[in-house]
Amino acid sequence: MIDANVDDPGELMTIATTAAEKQLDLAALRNVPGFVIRLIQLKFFDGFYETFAELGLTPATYAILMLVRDNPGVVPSSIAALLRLQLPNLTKILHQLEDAGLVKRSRSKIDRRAIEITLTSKGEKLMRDAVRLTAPYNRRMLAPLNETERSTLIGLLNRICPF
Amino acid sequence: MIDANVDDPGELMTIATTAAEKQLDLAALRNVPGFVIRLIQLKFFDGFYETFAELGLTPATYAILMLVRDNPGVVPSSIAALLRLQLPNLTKILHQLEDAGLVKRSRSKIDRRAIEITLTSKGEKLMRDAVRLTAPYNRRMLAPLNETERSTLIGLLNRICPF
DNA sequence: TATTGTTATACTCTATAACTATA
DNA sequence: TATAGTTATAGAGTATAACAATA
Repeated sequence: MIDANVDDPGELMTIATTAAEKQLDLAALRNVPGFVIRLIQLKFFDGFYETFAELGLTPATYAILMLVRDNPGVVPSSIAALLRLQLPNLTKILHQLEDAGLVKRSRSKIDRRAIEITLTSKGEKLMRDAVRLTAPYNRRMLAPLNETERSTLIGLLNRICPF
Repeated sequence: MIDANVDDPGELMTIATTAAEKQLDLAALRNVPGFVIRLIQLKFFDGFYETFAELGLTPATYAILMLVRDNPGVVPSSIAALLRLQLPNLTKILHQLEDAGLVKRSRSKIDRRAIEITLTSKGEKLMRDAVRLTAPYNRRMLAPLNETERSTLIGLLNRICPF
C-alpha cells in the first residue's frame, strides 16, 4: 500500500463511485419519474437475467411466450402492437422460437395472410417452469416494499400503463 | 370498399392490433411489474422526445446535464456509475456535449487522471429551459393519477430505485 | 499494482424501406 | 388499394478489450 485516504483508511484512494460515497445531489432527478423508472427498469432487467437465463429466456421472449400461452392463435401483428415491437424484429424472434421448438406457426384459414401462433408442448413446459420462478423474482425486485405497498404500486403502474 | 367485417361496419376488415379490440388476455403479464415497467418506460421515452427534442436533449443527456448542474466538478466515473452507463460510452457523449459547448472538461488538480465536468453558461441556460418543460412533461405522463397518487407512486418508485 | 479516461470494436436492440401474397 | 408477414439493412444503445497517463 503506497498511499491511504484519511477518510477511507485501509483502502487505496479511489474516486467514490456511488451517490452515497460521493454525496451527490440527486434531489432533482429523483423527482423526475421517467429517470427513476429507467433505473428501476435496468434493475429489473439485471434481475430477470439472473433468474431466467437458465431457461434461455429474455424479457422479450418471456412476454411473447406468456402472451401466446394465454392467447393461443394470436397473430404477430397483435403481439407486436401490444409489446411495442416492430413487426420485422418480431418476425425474427418468432422464427427463432419456432426453430427452438417452442412455438408453432400456422396459416389462418380465415385470412391466409395471417399467421396464428401457438405454444408447442415444449413451449408450454418452459412457461410452467418460468411461472414457478416469477413470483420469487417479483418479490426480490420489490423487496424494499411490504405486501400492501407492492399491491399499491402494481395498481398505480397499471393505471399509467399504455394498454 | 370491397369487403366489410360484420362486427366492424364501415371499415375494411383488418386484424385488431390493440388489446381491447382483440380481447387479449393480459392478466398474467399485468401482474409482472417488470413487464409493466418496461411498457411505461417506453411511453416515458416517447413522451420525452415529444417534449424535449426541440432542445436537442435525449434522456441520457438530460440526466447527465442535470447531474452536472447539481454537482459541478463531478467526474465521469461517478456519472457512469450513477446513470448505469459504461465509461467508454459516457466518454463519447461527454465529448459531444463539449463540442456542443454545453459542458467544460478540466483536469482535476488533486488527481490528474480525473476530469472534472461543469456546465458552461450555455449549458446552464439549456437546463433552465429544460426545467421549465419538466413539470408539464411529468404531469402529462402521470395524467391518469391524481396529485396524491402521483406522490405515492414517486415515493414507492424511489424506495425500489437502486441508489 | 490499481485506477481514470480513452480508443477501437463488437454485439444487441430498434427502426425503415422494399418486397410477396393475400384481402 | 390496403394489410400481414418477410427480408435486408441501417442506426442507436450497450458491452468488452487494450492502451496511456497517473496514482
